[in-house]
Amino acid sequence: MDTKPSYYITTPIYYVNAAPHLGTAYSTIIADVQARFRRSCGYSVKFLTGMDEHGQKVSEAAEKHGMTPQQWCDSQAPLFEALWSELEISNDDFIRTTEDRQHRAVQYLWERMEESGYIYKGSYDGWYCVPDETYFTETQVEKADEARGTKGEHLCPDCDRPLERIKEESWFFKLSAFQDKLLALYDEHPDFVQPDFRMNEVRSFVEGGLQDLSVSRTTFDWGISVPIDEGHVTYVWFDALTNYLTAVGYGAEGEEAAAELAYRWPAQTHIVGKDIIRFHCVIWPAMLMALGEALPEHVFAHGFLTVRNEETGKAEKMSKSRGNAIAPREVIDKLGVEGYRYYFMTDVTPGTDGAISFGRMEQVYNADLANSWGNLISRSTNMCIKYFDGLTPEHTDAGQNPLARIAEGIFERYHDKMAAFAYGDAAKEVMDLIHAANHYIEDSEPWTLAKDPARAEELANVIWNLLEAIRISAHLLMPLMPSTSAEALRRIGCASEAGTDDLASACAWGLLAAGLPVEKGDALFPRLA
RNA sequence: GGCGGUGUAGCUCAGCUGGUUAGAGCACACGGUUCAUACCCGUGGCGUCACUGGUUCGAAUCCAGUCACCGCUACCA
Repeated sequence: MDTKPSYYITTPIYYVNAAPHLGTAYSTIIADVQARFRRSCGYSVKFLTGMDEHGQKVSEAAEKHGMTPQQWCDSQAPLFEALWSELEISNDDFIRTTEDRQHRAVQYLWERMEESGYIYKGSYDGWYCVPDETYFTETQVEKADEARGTKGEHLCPDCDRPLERIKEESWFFKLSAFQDKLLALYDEHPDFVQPDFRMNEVRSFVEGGLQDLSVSRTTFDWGISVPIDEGHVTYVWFDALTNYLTAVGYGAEGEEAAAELAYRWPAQTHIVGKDIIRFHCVIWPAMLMALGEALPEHVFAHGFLTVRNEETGKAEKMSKSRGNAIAPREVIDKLGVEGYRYYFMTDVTPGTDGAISFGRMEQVYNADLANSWGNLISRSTNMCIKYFDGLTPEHTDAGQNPLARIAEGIFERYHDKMAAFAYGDAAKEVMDLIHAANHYIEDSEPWTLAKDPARAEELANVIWNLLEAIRISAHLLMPLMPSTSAEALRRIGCASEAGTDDLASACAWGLLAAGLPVEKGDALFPRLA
């Protein structure tokens, strides 16, 4: 097995019925940047994403399209995989809950749960929303009807559709037994939930008391059958959340699977949206406690993307009905994939809702990528070609220059911010170096030095320092913008450095060799009009 | 209703335990420069630091209240 430390990171599994949108892409890119960053820091990374494909709504959608549920899922999954591939998502695995490995793992989990004594058979009596697959209590329904002015009609509090009165036999998970243990977990691991302000919400929810959880259904059959009770199908909790274990060998036979599970579990980070915090910070750890499995180290919850109305200046929720929804395609068309990644990862404050707009995207792209980073590469490579026949010059100033001083310790500063998911702050460290390099050109006036043969050595130092600053910047920007960063390295003759697993060393000032071929190439980030 | 949070330049935000003329980036205006993707560099304006009152020699920074917005949660008559 790998001798490197493991870093296991996951995204939520996305629901097959909803097309991939800006929000799912946002979650996935956050995870991808962290995965790439960790690989470059010497971790053996397992980066998992996938699809949630069970449930009644899926079978209904399938029927509507004249397909079997499996055919429907098979037709949708490629949409996600294609977008992830286009967005340069470097996932190591793509799990689908309809796969055999998931069936095995979930059934294995049921058996372990039965042994644990934390499940029991009971019955659920209440109002049921078929499309939402959700039960509501009598008071919830009455309340909602009253508020809506539909008294006596019994409509779903969430979706307003008619409810059915159902008494159903169901298996329950004794979530209520874990209140104290969960609170202890939060006390001992205050960074279990990130950002920290989300911890308060989770804690207060748990302090308010926990209800046992219905974990099986008999009202539909598109799901994983419950091995200890034929006729029951696994409901979402025991199915979807389990995927994180499945993908690292849980429930699989053989030594290899056991070794992988031991190596990979527990996960370091689950990336989730703020809407599913509770599932990951309450239900999931409780399930793992019941099973006697280790708990994930961190759950990082991001906010939702909202749209800045450029007329009113107000942030609005994205919705199809409002007509303000932005599709990933539109952003790719405008900024390109790398601009897309850079914008969302650096301009949206992590954890909170972030208002986006095309106007803002254009500003960030032009300021940071076209004018600063792209133009620095352009002018530096151009001068190297002009003054040194396109070969990296020798340098003799041994780090006695402003760029070397800023580069001092840059990796450490950047590392801490990246590890904390503060990608914008990390990028700012790099932008500081880039801005300094642009300043440095003004201050040292290479075009003047070039006119005086006696100052050739000085000129060589200037150009070398610029190329070295570019080399280091490219390394640090790699997790955010993998392909343009690799291209930047290639243009300064350092193509072989891309994909390092020792970023700290690669970012040390002074490594750029002399005599490497330098190329100018087309604008890496063409300015947007 | 309860708990928590936020409110600082046009925009995104820094300003820890109170102390010189309130900061950064972007945007904007003007000037300079040319190696460069009409880019870069320099300069500048702009803010009643949500409102009111209080503590203090001194508050954006502490206290009380008010207003607005947000999150979680609960739900009576």
